Amino acid sequence: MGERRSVVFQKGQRIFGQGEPAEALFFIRSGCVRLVIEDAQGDRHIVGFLFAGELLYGGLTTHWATAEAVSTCAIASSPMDATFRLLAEDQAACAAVVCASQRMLSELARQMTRLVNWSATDRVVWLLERLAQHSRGQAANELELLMGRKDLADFLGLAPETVSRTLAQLEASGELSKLGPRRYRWAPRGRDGRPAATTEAASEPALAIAS
Amino acid sequence: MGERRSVVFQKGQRIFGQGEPAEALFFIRSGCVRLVIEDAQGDRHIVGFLFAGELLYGGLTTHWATAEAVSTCAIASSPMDATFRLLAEDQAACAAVVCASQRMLSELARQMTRLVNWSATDRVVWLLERLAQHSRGQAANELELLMGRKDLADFLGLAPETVSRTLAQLEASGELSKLGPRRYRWAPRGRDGRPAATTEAASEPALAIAS
DNA sequence: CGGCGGATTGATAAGATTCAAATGGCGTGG
DNA sequence: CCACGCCATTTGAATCTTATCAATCCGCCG
Repeated sequence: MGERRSVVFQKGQRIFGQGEPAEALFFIRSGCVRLVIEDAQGDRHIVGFLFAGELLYGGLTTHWATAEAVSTCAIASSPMDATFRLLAEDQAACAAVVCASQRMLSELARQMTRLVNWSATDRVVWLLERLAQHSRGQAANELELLMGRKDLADFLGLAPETVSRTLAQLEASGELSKLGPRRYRWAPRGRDGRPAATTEAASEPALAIAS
Repeated sequence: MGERRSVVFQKGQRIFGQGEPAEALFFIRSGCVRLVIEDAQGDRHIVGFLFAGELLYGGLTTHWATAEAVSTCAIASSPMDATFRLLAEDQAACAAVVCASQRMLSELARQMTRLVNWSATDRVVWLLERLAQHSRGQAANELELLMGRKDLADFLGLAPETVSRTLAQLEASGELSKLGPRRYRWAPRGRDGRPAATTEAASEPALAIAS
């Protein structure tokens, strides 16, 4: 998909908004983006965080979520009609997209299971595990916490205070240690059961159709 | 999609299992089916309930969930390779499937928001509202609670006792009244905010591609 | 009619939220 | 370069919700 120009978004800026018509697909060159759903009652929920190398969108006709830059990021876009042309021409690509959608669905379902059934500690550990995976390739077991406590809380379905407390607790136990302003070292202590098993097949990006 | 023979499943029977290869798409002629995810730690979560007229599957290559009959139901199936053939031939159908997948994704994301952020009462009311919609056409505001408390609980992310207590509370307030063995009357009392707004555009079946 | 499993009810306790205050980091302006 | 002020984060204490455990009730089926 020929993404041409790349646009830079500053921290906090909106890339697209829930309810707006979807006019393009986006590709994250660098930085971190959050996908936000806001319901009529005003409470915010973050569906996921997306990183460099991942495809970004929230629907093909109308955006069902808002995308905002968590950190400064460079984002390329590819107009939607080109995408539809591609899908119409290339059956293999079309099938690939369908399968990819199913994979996303499956992952989201699993994510829901965790957020609904797990304790605050387990949820936080699960998220750290996930974030640590993204930093693999740089330094093992190191992660960059680009997002604020409120973002973490809205993703995990917890109060910001609870996230803060849980992180403090993990630092106290030595599983987590602060390295720099936003950098941490994550040493997955013998946490059998809950996390660890989480890691299974989650290695692929949320949507890797961008071939 | 030519669904031919229709098979009957008894209450509790498994239609397909998580992790198994997906060999067919299913179409529910009558009854109610639950989509279940079970994770490594053994806790069960119900992703959704599906009813007559809806398409049933959990992935196109491998099932990411288990499907079980909540009540006795008749189910037709259409082999997966036929589906792929159709997708390869008919671009419009393919695009429709892609859009439908996105819609499911969007709905699941919303569902997650509610289950994660809302109180027990709000979750139960939301579910009742949803179930009541399915019974529309028969008698207004009447609903059939085919599933047991444990199923409701596993869908809502609550303990069965909590579901029971919440229902009792709704009966006490007059919003819910028992008509028969599994039949209830649901009178959506002036519940502004939380539910009601929920109903918006959720009228279409989870996957209405079956044309 | 007896028994079995799901559902209800009650009492208790764990967990998370809430409100409020203190702390800290960061950017701004002097 | 330092001081100030703002905002995010942390910490503390009280409260509320929901889970848990245990006992009883009810409906259903043999």
